[in-house]
Amino acid sequence: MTIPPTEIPARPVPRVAKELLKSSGFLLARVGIGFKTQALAKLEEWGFDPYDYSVLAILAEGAREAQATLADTLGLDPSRVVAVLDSLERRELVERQRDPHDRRRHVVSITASGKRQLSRLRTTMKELEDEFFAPLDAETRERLHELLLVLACHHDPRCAFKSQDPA
Amino acid sequence: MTIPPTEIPARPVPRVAKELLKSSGFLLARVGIGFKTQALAKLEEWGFDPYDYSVLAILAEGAREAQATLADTLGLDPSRVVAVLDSLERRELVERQRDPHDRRRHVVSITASGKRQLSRLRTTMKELEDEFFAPLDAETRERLHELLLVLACHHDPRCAFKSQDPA
DNA sequence: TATTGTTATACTCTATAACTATA
DNA sequence: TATAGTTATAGAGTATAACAATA
Repeated sequence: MTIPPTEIPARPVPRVAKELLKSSGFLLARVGIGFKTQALAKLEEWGFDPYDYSVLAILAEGAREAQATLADTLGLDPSRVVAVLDSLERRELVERQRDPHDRRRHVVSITASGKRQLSRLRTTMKELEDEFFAPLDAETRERLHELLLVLACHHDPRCAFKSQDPA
Repeated sequence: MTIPPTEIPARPVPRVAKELLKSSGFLLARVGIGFKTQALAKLEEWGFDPYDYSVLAILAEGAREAQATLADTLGLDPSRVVAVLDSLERRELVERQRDPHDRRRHVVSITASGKRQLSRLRTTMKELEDEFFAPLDAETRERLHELLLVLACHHDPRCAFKSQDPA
C-alpha cells in the first residue's frame, strides 16, 4: 500500500493555473462559454439550432425583418442566415414573403406556432439561468447583470437599449 | 430626396433583442466570447496559438507535468495536446523528457526562454484587460472578479484555489 | 491486457465566392 | 451596375479511432 516515489504522481489533481484565475478576462470567457455550452445543449434537446432562439426573439419584437438585417443583428453572414431560416420555416415557426416594394427582398416574420415555441424556450432558458446562477443571491445577480450590460454596450452598440422612435 | 414609404426601412439599426439583453446568461456568454476573441487575436499577433498561454502558465507554476495531466487540466483530448506541445517545443519554449520511472511518459517543463515569453504575454494580456474593463472602476472590477470566481468554482472544481500540500 | 503518447481518418463548420433575380 | 438572397466549393478545425512503445 506504499505509494512509490515517482517523479510525477499518477493522478495529480488537475487545476487551472492560479495566474489565469486572477485574470477577470479569463474567468469571464470561461464562465461565459460554460453557460453557452449548457444553453446550446439544452436547446438541442428540444431540437433547436444555436441561432433559432435569437431569431425568434428578434422577430417577436421587431415583427418583420429583411434577411440582411437579421444577418447584421446576428453578426452572421447572409449565406448562413439562409440555412437557419430554412430550418425554422420547415417547422413553420417563421414565414418568408416577398416584399412587394422590392421583390428581391424576403420579409421574415414569426408565426403563431413560432410564438408558442418561443414561449417554451423562454421558460427553459429561465430555468437554466436559475440553476447556473444559483450560487448568487437575487441582489447579487442583479448587480452582475448591470455590470455585464455595461460591458456589452461598451463593446457592441447593438446592445444599447434605445427606443427606436426617431421622433 | 423624399424617402419612399417602403414596408422595411433600407438600413434599420440592427439591435439585439431586448429579451436577450435581459438574460444574464446571454450577456455573460456574449461578453465572455467577446473578450476571448480579442485575446486570441492579440496572441495571434505575437505568433501564439490559443492554448500556448495556458500551457506556459501551468508549467510555470507546476513545474513538470505529464501530457495526460495537461490534457485533463486544459479539458483537451491528449491527441490535441501533442500538436500544442510540438509547436511550443519547436520554438524551444518547453521541453519534453522521458520519465525514467515510466518510460511511456513525457515530462513537460518550461524553458528559460519560455518563461521570458510568458512574461511578455502576461503584460499583453494585462493591457488588453485594462482596455476591456475600462468602463468599470477598480473597485467594481474587483467585485466582478469575485462573482466570476464564485461561478467558475461552482461549475468547475478545477478552478478552486487550494494549496496542493497534502500536509 | 492496459496505458502513454502519436498519427491518420473522417466529419463538421464556416468563410468565400459564384450565381439568379430583381432593381 | 449594384443589391438580396441562394447555392456550391474549399479550407480550417476537431473528434474519433487506429497505432507503437512500454508497463
